[in-house]
Amino acid sequence: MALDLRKQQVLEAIVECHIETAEPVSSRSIARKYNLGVSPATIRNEMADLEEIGLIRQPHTSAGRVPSQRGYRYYVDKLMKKTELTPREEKLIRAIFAKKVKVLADIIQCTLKAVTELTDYLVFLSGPYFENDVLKKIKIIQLMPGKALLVVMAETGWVHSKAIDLSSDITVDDLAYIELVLNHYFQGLTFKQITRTVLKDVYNELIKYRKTINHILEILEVVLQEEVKENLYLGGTNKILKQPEYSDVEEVRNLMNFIEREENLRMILQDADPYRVTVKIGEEIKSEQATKYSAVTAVYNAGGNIVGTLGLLGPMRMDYARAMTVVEHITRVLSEALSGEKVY
Amino acid sequence: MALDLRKQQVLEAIVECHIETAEPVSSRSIARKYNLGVSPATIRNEMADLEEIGLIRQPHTSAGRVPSQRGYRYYVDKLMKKTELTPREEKLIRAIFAKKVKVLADIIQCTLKAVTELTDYLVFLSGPYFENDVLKKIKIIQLMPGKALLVVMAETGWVHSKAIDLSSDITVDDLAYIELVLNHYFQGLTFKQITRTVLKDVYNELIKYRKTINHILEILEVVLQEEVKENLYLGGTNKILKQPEYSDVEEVRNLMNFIEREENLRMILQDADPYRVTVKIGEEIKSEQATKYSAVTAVYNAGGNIVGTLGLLGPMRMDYARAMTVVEHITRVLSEALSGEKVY
DNA sequence: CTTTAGCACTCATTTGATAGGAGTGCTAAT
DNA sequence: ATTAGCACTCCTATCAAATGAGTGCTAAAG
Repeated sequence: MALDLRKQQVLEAIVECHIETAEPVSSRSIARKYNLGVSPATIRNEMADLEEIGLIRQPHTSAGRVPSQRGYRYYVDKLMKKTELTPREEKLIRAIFAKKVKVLADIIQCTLKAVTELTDYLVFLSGPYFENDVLKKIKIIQLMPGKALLVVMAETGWVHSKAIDLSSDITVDDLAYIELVLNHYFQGLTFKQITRTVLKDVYNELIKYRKTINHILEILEVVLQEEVKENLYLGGTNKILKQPEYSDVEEVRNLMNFIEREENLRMILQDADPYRVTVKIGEEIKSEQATKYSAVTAVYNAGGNIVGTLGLLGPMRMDYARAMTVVEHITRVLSEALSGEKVY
Repeated sequence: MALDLRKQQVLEAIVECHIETAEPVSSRSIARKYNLGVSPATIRNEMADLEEIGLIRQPHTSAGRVPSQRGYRYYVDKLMKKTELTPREEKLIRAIFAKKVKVLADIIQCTLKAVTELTDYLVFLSGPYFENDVLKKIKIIQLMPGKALLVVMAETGWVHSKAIDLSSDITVDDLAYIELVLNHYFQGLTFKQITRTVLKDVYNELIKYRKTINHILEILEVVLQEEVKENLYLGGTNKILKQPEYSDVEEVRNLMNFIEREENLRMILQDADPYRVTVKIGEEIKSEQATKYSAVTAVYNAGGNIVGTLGLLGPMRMDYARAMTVVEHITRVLSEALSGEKVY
């Protein structure tokens, strides 16, 4: 589908104008705004051609043109120019991320905040998960009679700990033994493997500590799950209402319904390209409910490993250039925040 | 403001009918639905009286009546009958809370879920906070050279721990000494006191560990803050759209704007009565933006201490009986979940 | 004195017709 | 190949009239 230069210019004009105004774009307005050196009539002819190829469509006979899904795709792939953040905006991002002490939850909040400041789309991200992290060592440290601390140390340096209650007849020696067995079984495995290889193997080995081990394994599972679980965070629900497409409540409801089901968002995040910003337009999001939406996603990493994905969701009439820039920039900052200094 | 019985019946009818239909209530519809044994004309007379007292109003001349803020207040205080959850609903709640392993974050999620299942209002709660918890003991446990675990134990039995990185020239003895000093300073104080009494006192005492102590205090602060911080959680944003008042996007925007500012919600939660379910109607929520909303709140506790508040926010035409029942029930279940078994 | 039937009156809402206007497609001229 | 011109389409805004729900008032009945 090679378009001649002028058709490209017209398509670009239509897409950009429509992104800006949310209204169908007329031949006259293009002639006025963009200096193509031709009259509206000529543009109309080009438009008729573009419509025939299926890159734009007419909401009704006497209306201007609107890009079709394929039109947006063509625009994103071939015509769109990269934008940059303004220095002001970069500063804003730095300010948001410039918290002194870094707790994971805070970083995620910062991310949501930063993106909602920069765009009027829905933001969502799958929280860092470390299912491929390798378990280095488990420690069970008694704090006082009947109370101990379960410590899980990963190769990456992450340390997780949780308190456990013990029946008071468990001795320090018992704990040492349990620790030994747990390490014997789990050391060197990834978190994913541990949760999958039935924890019951260990259970049998330590059958004489029945009650205690039950409890410990339970806690261990919680700790591991916390690492492995790909949490989903969402923000910008109020910002999205600024988009004119959502001045109709029915549309708002649709959207809310869509994002309410976590699996929808997970699916969008799932097949993000690890090497570049991914754009999904309309039906490219494989969901019947999402045919009117577009999503822009990119992965972020911690210490070189991909640990999660950040996404924007908005109407198909999304400012793709802007969205891509923001997503790219924020995932980079986020990766830095997660990798550079230690995050607790 | 003593109303005779029939006026009360009429007011009750108007409120309940309006809560149900969201429409102005006419004299005829009351005569039809409620068997007051009088004609619409009589009811009209009563209505005129009620309007004069300011308990109901007329949106326009040829419309039915709508309860005023004071009308709702009268209804809630004097007329409303308590409702009960159905066995089905109770079962639903139990099912939602019946997770085996209890992580705090999960419990909060369950709470939000349960309430959104049971009502179509906004739910929000201030997360458990323990600023009055007393610090029992601090432990610093070395995990490996350059890495240690900071453990904070509270009188209530809650244990918090975080990993800390140390410069590798710190010995176990150093850590023991630091631990000693920290305990000396902080033992027996509430978390709130600790964060307020300048941590710098300790800093001076331990000046020779300068770098290390800096870091440890930083982490300690994070741990304490996590305890003290009254996190705010919000849910039901999509459910609220079911309310007919929000079929106008402008209304939705208003509402979103209101809930976007955390302090608004915090303020509502703040002055919840610790002994009973609190109802705030319209302007009783001291916010110009919230004159059309009502809120129902109740506190919940953990181990006998009040640790947070749960709230519902909806249009003034809220089903108060229902909302109060749900809030009361859920805070009870939540308190049980937080108190009964250990929560990790 | 209270209740109520009856009726006039009000006013939001719906309906339908009309005018206006934006935008296109086509044709013929450049 | 381009474009001016014009007919045509169809959305949208506007206005008047019709509709109807609901009230307030009055006068009669209980």
